[in-house]
Amino acid sequence: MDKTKLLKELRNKGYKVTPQRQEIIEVLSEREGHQSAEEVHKRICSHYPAMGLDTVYRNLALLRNLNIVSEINFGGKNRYELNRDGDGHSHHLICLGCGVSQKLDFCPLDYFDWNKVLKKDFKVKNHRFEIFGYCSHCIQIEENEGEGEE
Amino acid sequence: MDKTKLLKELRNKGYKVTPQRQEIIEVLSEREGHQSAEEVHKRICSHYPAMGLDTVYRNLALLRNLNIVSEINFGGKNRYELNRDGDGHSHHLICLGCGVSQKLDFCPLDYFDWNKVLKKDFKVKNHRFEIFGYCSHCIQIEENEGEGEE
DNA sequence: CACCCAATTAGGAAACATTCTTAATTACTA
DNA sequence: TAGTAATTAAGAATGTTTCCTAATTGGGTG
Repeated sequence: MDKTKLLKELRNKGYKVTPQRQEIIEVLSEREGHQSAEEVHKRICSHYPAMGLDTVYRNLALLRNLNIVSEINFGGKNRYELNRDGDGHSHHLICLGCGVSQKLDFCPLDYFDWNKVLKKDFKVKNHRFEIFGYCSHCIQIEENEGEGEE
Repeated sequence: MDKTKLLKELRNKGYKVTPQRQEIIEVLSEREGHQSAEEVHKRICSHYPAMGLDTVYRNLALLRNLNIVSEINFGGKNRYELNRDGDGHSHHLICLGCGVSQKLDFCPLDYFDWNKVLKKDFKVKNHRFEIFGYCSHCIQIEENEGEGEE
């Protein structure tokens, strides 16, 4: 979905098309993977210093609710990505080193035996599936660090 | 795995068996589902008011690193659960209303085509799979709230 | 049993991401 | 072009988690 279309969709739904929103959508569409609110804010500020961090959060939440971006949480913060395909639903392979993510062509729910769940009268709202690890660039760094945890 | 065994394991690995650690393990073993650090702290404080919240966090992190408890994140906070089975690896069906979780007898990785991933030279460290929704008790509450988000 | 010392603790301060509050500004409609 | 509700910036506030420091304590050793 391209930027112009998204802005039109916003206007149709009664939301104002502000320069801030345009900037956020622009920055999201420039990159493939996930970006944190802080990253989005920083990148916009480099040429639009008046941008407020709160505005970034507020609009990312709006776009998430409109199913225009998807949000995932790792490393203690939320990250956002434009839904480029239709259903706004995807899973990722994520590098713990550099944070780069790669879309997976796989959804566990396609293989899940729903009879076991539906029997329990559970109303499914959403799900999460992510694989974490280290990409080829970050493997060496990780090996040097070793098991430096508690 | 029972409590006495866990305490013995801690001692064998060179960690001290403090009353605080015993309390934390006790509280975790009393309930099936996930508990937040704050919940654990509150429950301990009810009969052991000197317990520090920081101590709860510190020890939950220790137990997580020792693979004795597993940590999942939802609703903006981490929650912890004792690993009662062997490998310390499980997935859950989680109610967004009451937070009660139910273990799933399913792991997506068993159905995942690893050739696609390994080809990319990616070192897998861990993964996440959870299904969120509303349990039979919370469905009605959720329906009354409607789509009150934006 | 008494001693010792590294591990552990409580408490408060700090860090961190995120949300709220408020008054001012602005996009869109008529 | 004016009116108005939505949106904004800025900083304050919130909530979770971690860090710091001095005091305490578990458990091995003599």
